[in-house]
Amino acid sequence: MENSNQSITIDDVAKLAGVSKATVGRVIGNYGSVSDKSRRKVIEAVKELDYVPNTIAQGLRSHSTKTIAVILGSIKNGYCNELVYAIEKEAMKRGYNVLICNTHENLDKEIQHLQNIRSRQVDGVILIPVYTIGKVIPEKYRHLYESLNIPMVLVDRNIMGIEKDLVQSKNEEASYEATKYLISLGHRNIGVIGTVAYSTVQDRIKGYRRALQEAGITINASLVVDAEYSEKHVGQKLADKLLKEHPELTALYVLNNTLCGSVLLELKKRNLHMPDDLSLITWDDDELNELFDITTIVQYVEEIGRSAVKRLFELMENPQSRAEIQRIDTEMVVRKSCGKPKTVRWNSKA
Amino acid sequence: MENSNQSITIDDVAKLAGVSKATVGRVIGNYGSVSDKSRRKVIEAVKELDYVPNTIAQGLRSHSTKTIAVILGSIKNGYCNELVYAIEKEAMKRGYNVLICNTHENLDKEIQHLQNIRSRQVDGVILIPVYTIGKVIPEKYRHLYESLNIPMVLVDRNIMGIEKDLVQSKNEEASYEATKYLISLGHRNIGVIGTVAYSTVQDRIKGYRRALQEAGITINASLVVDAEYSEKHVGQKLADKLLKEHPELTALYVLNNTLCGSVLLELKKRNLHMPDDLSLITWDDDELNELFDITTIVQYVEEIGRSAVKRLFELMENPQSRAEIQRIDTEMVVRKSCGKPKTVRWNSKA
DNA sequence: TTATAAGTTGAGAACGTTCTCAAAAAATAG
DNA sequence: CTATTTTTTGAGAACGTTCTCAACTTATAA
Repeated sequence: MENSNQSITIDDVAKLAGVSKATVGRVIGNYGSVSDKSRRKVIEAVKELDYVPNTIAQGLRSHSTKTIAVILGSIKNGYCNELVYAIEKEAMKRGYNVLICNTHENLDKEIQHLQNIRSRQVDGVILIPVYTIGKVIPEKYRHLYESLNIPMVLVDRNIMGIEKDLVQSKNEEASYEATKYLISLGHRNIGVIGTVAYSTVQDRIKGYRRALQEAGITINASLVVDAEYSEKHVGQKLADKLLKEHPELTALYVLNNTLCGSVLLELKKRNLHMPDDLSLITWDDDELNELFDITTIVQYVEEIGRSAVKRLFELMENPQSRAEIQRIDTEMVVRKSCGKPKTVRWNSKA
Repeated sequence: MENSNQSITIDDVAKLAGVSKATVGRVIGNYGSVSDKSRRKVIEAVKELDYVPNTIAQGLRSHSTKTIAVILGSIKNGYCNELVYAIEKEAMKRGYNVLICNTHENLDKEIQHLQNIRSRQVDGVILIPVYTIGKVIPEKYRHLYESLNIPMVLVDRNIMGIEKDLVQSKNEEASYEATKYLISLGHRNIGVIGTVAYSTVQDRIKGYRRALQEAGITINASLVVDAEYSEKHVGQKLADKLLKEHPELTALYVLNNTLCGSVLLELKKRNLHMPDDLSLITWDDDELNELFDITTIVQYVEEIGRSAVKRLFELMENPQSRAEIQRIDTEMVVRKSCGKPKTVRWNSKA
């Protein structure tokens, strides 16, 4: 451990050990056969010089950078950072590092990141695509997704019309169960707030509809309102709108976790209490939900992350493997935000 | 845009364009002089083949990987992910990518990451060190920090006894002001909860003490309790302890944001309301604080991130530059969690 | 002893860039 | 026209690895 100068190369080690760099390579790469004497000398020299192999050079030669990239909307999002946490942990275990790329939910940024990742020779990508249901994929982008010769696993959201591996929660099923739970408590008029453009939210709405249908409740499309992703305080605004226009509502079902706090703000303003005045269910668990005793559908984000990495490594081993979709269980944590619907119109001012 | 095969090299482009790879290099690297004719042919060929330069090869040759690493406790932490968000944004602007490394607040992991980063030839590091005040740095680690020939900027926490650049909030000052605010409302007995081991928290305690001293209030050391980082629900436990042992308390000052939710749980349990029963101030803004109307010292995390990146790039340009400390302003957002102290002993059961 | 097999070793090519250097081509001056 | 300067160009070395291949050493068999 003489010196940590980063420009110590395999040649320096070879020289000090009195062997060829091929032999040094064999020792540090642990392949081929090396005599005990040589091995000892090499190990000695490595320690003496504090040699660390240059990953860049290794990458150039071996076509593997030991790096995976995670492309997502924003690391500030709770779901995303839990996911990245899990991914990094899992990747580290396998000796891989994680590059982080925020798209800011902007398609051009996503494309830009993908291009960049290609030139960086990243070994694999985990992507939460910005792609929204309504939009048709521009032809030039479709080409990019399909021609990109990098193993790729989508998480959470799907890109319509493109065959890629995907790991996500059982959105439809969980939503179906949650709605059924509300119905079983006696609710007939359940307002829904969510960012409709995402495939995930679409699935959740499907489950909601299925439960209503099964219970013979007429579906009122105006009870489902769309929250523009980027809008500030959109949850509060939409809660207000729903409660104003639909005094018959007895329950609120919030499909994105990011919206929930903002919705609570509106309930607070109207002095509505759960579960007496209104029942509430939301997605994803966080401290806020715990503090407010909100019944929540929790996603096993850690497991999603782990599965995505696992699948990605399979893909890296066998790039020809057929795309498959993995749906991870969810769990409904029942707290105290749901009760029987109020029979009296509480929302008399509307 | 014929083919996105990733193994298209500069030689392929040169061949198609009918020039040497040196000329191609000149065109894409935008240096030297190239005739208009050659330039046109090269650009044509690049487009035709959908050529992207191999960053790995560039890195090997030019000794710059266009990558910076961020090493921190956990990306799940609110402060950390805001910081990473800002860093990534700023780095992207300059054509750099960000590698993310969680230490799980474990020193060995931190060391491991630093080693790894060295072998990866990362251009610079932003580090929130796990180092805690009390511990003496083991000699072998000290050596590593000092000999690591990579530009490095510390954020938030300092490593005692090691001279490195540092960007952090004005912790002492902000804490002084916040305490003064509580005192001005009439509080004399202010309980403090924080993870004492971090230099950041130490500074905040210093500010708290200074304000008390200045107001001529005797400092009672037992009012400051230490929250072990890793312990679950430690905030609640300590709030309970403080309130039980010190019925004279009229205000609580929470030094880590991560503890606040847990503390609120205890207040809820005891049915204590802010500001009537108890005043509360905490650090860092999030939705929870907004919802509970908690007066908060907010850090300009985005600015901290930006400053850190800026400084890192200065260091990358001029590695000999002397280490300096940058302290970023904070802002106290006054909400409704603080009021005049209750004169009657509310905590009668203790 | 020699023939053969097994184990060990080093020279050097390859990965895909950047960049130096000297030569060739073009432009300008006389 | 030639001489000189300026612009443009390509050959090839270098970056630090991995890995092939042939040669060498040692062990085993006959």
